[in-house]
Amino acid sequence: MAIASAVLPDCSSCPIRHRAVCARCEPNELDSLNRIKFYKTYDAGQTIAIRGEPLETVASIVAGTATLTRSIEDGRTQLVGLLLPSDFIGRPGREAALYDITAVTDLTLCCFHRKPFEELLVELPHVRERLLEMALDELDAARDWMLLLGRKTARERIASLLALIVKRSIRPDGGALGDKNRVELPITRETMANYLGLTIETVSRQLTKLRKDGIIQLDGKRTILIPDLAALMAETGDDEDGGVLF
Amino acid sequence: MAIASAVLPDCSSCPIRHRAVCARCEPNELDSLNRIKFYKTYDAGQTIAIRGEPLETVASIVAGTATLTRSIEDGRTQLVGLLLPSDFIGRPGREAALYDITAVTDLTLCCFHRKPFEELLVELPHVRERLLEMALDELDAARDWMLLLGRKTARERIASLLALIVKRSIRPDGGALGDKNRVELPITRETMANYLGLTIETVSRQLTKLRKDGIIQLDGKRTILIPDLAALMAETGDDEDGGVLF
DNA sequence: GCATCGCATTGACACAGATCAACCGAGCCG
DNA sequence: CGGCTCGGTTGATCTGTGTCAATGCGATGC
Repeated sequence: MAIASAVLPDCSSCPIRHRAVCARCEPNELDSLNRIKFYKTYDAGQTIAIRGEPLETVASIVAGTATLTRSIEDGRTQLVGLLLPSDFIGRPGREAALYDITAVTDLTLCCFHRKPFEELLVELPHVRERLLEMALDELDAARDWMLLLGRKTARERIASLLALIVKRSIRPDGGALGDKNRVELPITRETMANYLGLTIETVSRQLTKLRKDGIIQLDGKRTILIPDLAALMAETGDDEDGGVLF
Repeated sequence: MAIASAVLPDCSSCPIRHRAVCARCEPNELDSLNRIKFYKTYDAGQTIAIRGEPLETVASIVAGTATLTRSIEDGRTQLVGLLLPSDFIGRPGREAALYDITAVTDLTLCCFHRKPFEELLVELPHVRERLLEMALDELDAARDWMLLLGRKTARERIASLLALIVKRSIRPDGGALGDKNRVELPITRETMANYLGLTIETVSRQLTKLRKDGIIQLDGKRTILIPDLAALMAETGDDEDGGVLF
C-alpha cells in the first residue's frame, strides 16, 4: 500500500509519471512543473480539505488513497469520488473546496500552489489536455455510479464495488498485482456503505449472503477471495460487454 | 420552447454564444469554427445516440432539451445528465457514445464532425479551456446528484429537482425568464422518475404532498408555481449556502 | 491475564418506497 | 359522438433496506 521512498526528487523516476496530469509533458514542460512542485504527506484519517474552505493548493496523488465526500448536517454522507495514485485534487480557477477530502491511508501528494499552477497552465497545453481527459474520465465514472445509486439493489451494488476494485488492482500495466482472485479492501465497511449509498449493516449482510452463495470467500475482514470472477460479474447487474474501455 | 428560426447563419447572433464551448473565442477562432459547423434538428422523442454505437459528430445544444441515460436490460433506467441549451454533446477523442442520448423536446444542434473538430481544437486554446471548465462543472453537478441518489428521501429529491430547474431558468444573465415563481417542467413524470431514481408513482405522490403542504401549486400537469422559494429550498436537504457558485 | 475499544456481524422490527391495479381526463381519430 | 391512447393520479399491499440493539472478535494497553 505504501511506497518505499516518499520524497522523490525527480519527475523521471516518479511512479505516476505516465498517468498523472503531467503524463503528456515534454521535458521542458516537466521542468517548469518541477520547479514549483513540492511534496506533502498525510497520515491515514487526516483531513485534507473541508467543503467551503479555501484550498490554496492543487495536487496529484503519488501514493495512497483519499476520498471525496459530500454530506448533510444530519450526518448522512455520500462518497462522491475515490482518489487513487495519479488522480488530481483541486480545480484550477476555483478558490474553495466543494467536497471534503480525507486521507484513508497514509498519503503522499505532489503539490502546486494554485495561483502559479494556473499561470503556468497557459503555457503548458499538454497539462490542460490531460486535465480535460482526466475530468471526462471521472465524469464517466460518476455517471456509472449514478446508475448504481439510482437503480441497483444492495447485492448488485456490493458486487459492482468488488468488481471495480478487482479491475483497478489488475490494471496497472496488464499484469495482476499478486493473486488475481484475492482482493484487499482498502476501505472499512463504513466507507463502503458511504460509497454505495447503504448502511454498514446492509453491507455486512450482503457480504455474508454472497459468501453463503459461494460467490466470494472472506479471509479475515479485509480480504476477499473470488473463486469465479465471471460469477461475480453476473451479480453486478451490468451488461457483460461493459463498453470496451476500462 | 422552440426558437423561431432554426438555422442561424452567424455566430454573433447565436443565442448560446456566451455560454457554449465557443464562449471565450476570439473573432478569428469563431471564424474557424463557423467554417465547419452545421445545424441539425430533431423532433421530440427522437434518439440522437445509442450507447456503444459510433458517434461521428460532436455538438452544442442551441435550443431544446435532451437527456443522457444509462440502463440495464431489465428496463431499469437512470438519467445521468440533463442537456440544456449551451451544453455539449460528445467527447473529443472518443469514438463511441457511452450513453443513450434522446431529444425530449424539439431540438436544434450546432454540430461539428468529430475529426475536423479535434484537429481544430489544437489551434483553439479558448475552446479547450472552456471545454475543461464545462466538464468540471458537469462533474460537480454529477457529484451533487450522487448525494441526492445515495442519501436523500423522495421528498428531498423532488424539491431538489424543482429548485434546480428554477435556478437554471433564472440564470441566463441574472434576469428571470418570465415569472420567477412559475416553472415549466420540460420533462414528463417518467423522465423525472428516471432522473431521481424513483418510480413515477412516488414522484406523483410526493408532488401532491408538497402541494397539500403549500410548498408548491400545480397549474395543469407541467406548470408549477412556487409561492415561497425559501420554503422549497428548505425541503431540499441541502445546507443553505450551497457553495457560492451556481 | 483482563478490560477496553473499534469494527464487524447478526437479529427483531419498522417504514419508505416499490409494485400491482384501478381510475381519471385530455387529446385524437374514425 | 364513442372509443382509444397516453400521461398522470390514487389506493392497497408488499418488500428491501433502514433502524435499533445486542453480541462477537481481534488488537491494544495496563
